[in-house]
Amino acid sequence: MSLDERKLDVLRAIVEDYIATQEPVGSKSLVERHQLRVSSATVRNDMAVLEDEGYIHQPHTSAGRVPTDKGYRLFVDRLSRVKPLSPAERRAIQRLLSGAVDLDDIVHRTVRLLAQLTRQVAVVQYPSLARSTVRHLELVTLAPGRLMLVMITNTGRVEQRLVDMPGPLGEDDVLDLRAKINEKLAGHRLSESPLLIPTLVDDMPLALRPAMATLSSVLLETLIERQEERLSLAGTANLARGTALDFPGSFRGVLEALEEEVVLLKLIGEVESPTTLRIRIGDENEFEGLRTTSVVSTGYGPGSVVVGGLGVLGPTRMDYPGTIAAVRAVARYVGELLAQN
Amino acid sequence: MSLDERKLDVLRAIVEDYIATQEPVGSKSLVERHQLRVSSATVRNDMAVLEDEGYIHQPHTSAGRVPTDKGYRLFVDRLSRVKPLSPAERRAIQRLLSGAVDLDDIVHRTVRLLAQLTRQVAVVQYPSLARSTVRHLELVTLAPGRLMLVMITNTGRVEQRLVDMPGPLGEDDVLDLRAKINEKLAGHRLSESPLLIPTLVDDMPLALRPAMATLSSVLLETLIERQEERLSLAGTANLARGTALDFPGSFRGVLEALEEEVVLLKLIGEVESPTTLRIRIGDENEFEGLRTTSVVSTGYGPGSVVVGGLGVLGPTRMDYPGTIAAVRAVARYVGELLAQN
DNA sequence: GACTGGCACTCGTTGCTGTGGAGTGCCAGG
DNA sequence: CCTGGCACTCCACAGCAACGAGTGCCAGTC
Repeated sequence: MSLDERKLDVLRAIVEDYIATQEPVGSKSLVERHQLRVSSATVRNDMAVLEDEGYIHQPHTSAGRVPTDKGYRLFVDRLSRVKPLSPAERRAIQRLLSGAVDLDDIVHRTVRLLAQLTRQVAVVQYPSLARSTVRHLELVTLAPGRLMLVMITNTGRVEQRLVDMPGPLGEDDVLDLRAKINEKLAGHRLSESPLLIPTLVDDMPLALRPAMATLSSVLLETLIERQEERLSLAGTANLARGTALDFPGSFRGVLEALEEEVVLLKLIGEVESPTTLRIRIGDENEFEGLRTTSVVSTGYGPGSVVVGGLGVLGPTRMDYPGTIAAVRAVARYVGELLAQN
Repeated sequence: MSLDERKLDVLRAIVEDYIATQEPVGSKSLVERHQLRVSSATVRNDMAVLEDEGYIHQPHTSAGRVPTDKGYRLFVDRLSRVKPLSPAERRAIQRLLSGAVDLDDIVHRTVRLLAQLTRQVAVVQYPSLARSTVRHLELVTLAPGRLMLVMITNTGRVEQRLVDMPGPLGEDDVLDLRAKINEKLAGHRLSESPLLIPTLVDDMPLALRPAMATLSSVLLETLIERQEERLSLAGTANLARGTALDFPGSFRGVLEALEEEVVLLKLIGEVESPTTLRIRIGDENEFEGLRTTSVVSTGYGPGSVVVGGLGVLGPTRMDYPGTIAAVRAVARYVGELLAQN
């Protein structure tokens, strides 16, 4: 059963009004505020149909209507009008991000910016290790038989690791090892490394094999397999604006979810291309505690590669068009910024 | 005017009961629960005095009494009985922390542990750069004329920085620079470095002076002056337990304060010795948004040196003895852990 | 002088009731 | 298919009474 044009208009109006006022919206005030060219009685009939179809819901008899998750979904997919950012906002984005001095700073600024623009909770994933390429690997002798392995990626991320070697190594040995590792790995994606690393030991002089074996296993274990993905959060305080109304009882659950990095990474991290935007509304969220929230997320990265995700989380009754615009814009600017480095 | 022994007992009982029940406590229930060997009428008289002195407060006539900030202060200073951790808790601390693999992991585990033990918000400052000593400095050539400067501290912290050099450098030049820097700085506290760094350029061969000058200024600027202190947070969800009762209206303010790293650093970071414990109750907090909370913090570090702070934040009506014990114990274990490395 | 039992009083909490109004569903007529 | 009209529902709100926890104070006792 398809809804005719006017019913969609009514749904759109309901969503827009509800988002603006946070109060159930009735047929009378609807016709007043929007130029639906019909009477309230007609609208009432339409609303009855919309309710049958599950797009809106009545908290109780003789109350106005509230959009359901399904209603928001339809709104987002087909009804919402694009709401471009104001020039002032664009300038603010550009100004703020262009001042960043290093990767930490970029992520930090981005997440705060996003929280401020959307007035919601913002999440930004650090450029993922797996998707980055190795720029350089360095070995630093801390003590005889004790090295520090430092890896620098093309996204500016630096990871380091202490390594206890099987025996003491001379200065030249360390240089040899370093040269070899760089030769094989530099320029390659970390996700390809598991295939490359085992070959490191192959044509080493016999004396250095045990050392290289140790390094290989450390590389494999800690830098690759333990793909610790970091992320940054901001704007939690924004949750506490409409509290009681927005998160029926489960406000705490939302905060708990925000502390589980794993959950957030799932929300933000699983994106394929930087142009696709993913929206999860209410029940569509797998995680229990987030059933009363919506998440708008996208990938970002230099050019068309995705190196990480970012997004925004808020009550289901959030301003979707505005949020979508903000997330898109910020992701694009961050991508450009990374491309410049 | 000094309070006699029994009045202090009454105050202690009021604080303990209020912390347990979160409800204003009356004279009747007081004499029932605690073995005060007097009648409720006597207790009432005592309470009237305590109220005059500002230690307790009546929400409204004919309601029970609630401790004031001043009351909590007296309780903490003179009345609270030490409440040692259970052996199970001690074991949990030891087990959890001993599994840590690197500095990030230590901090992460610590903050979660603290949040769990106290059921409050926990904050842990990363070992501060200024208070650490330099273990090693490394220079990595990324491209001709472009270096990465990596600094490793005795607390396991690693900082890195991209440096654009005035001109291209040979392999040997880089080694010379590195040797020189390490010779002068390794083993010294970062806080002493501002005095040492200017001398770096002194007895360098003329050809390398511009390079060393560049490095010096970068070292000074970014590693020393921009003392970016990082910290880690956990247990925010614990705030949402008693919400409405605990933070009259200002729940949001608390969340906002928690996002301001500067504020948190002030709370946690200003500690002198690892043995002193600092408690700020309600109004004693400088920061506006935290006037309804209490903060228990202490320093930690290997041996008797302080390299960072950690602490717990919660409503003023928190379990002080328990929280104090937990904060002390965790700080001590972390200190031992750092000393081992 | 310090403590106690007793008593009158205060005032928030709880539950009940009634009214107003926003909003609905439905029907008959254009 | 739309509209005006009407009866109905039910929440929100205010007023009211009963209740009870808790107080302050006073007179009496050790």
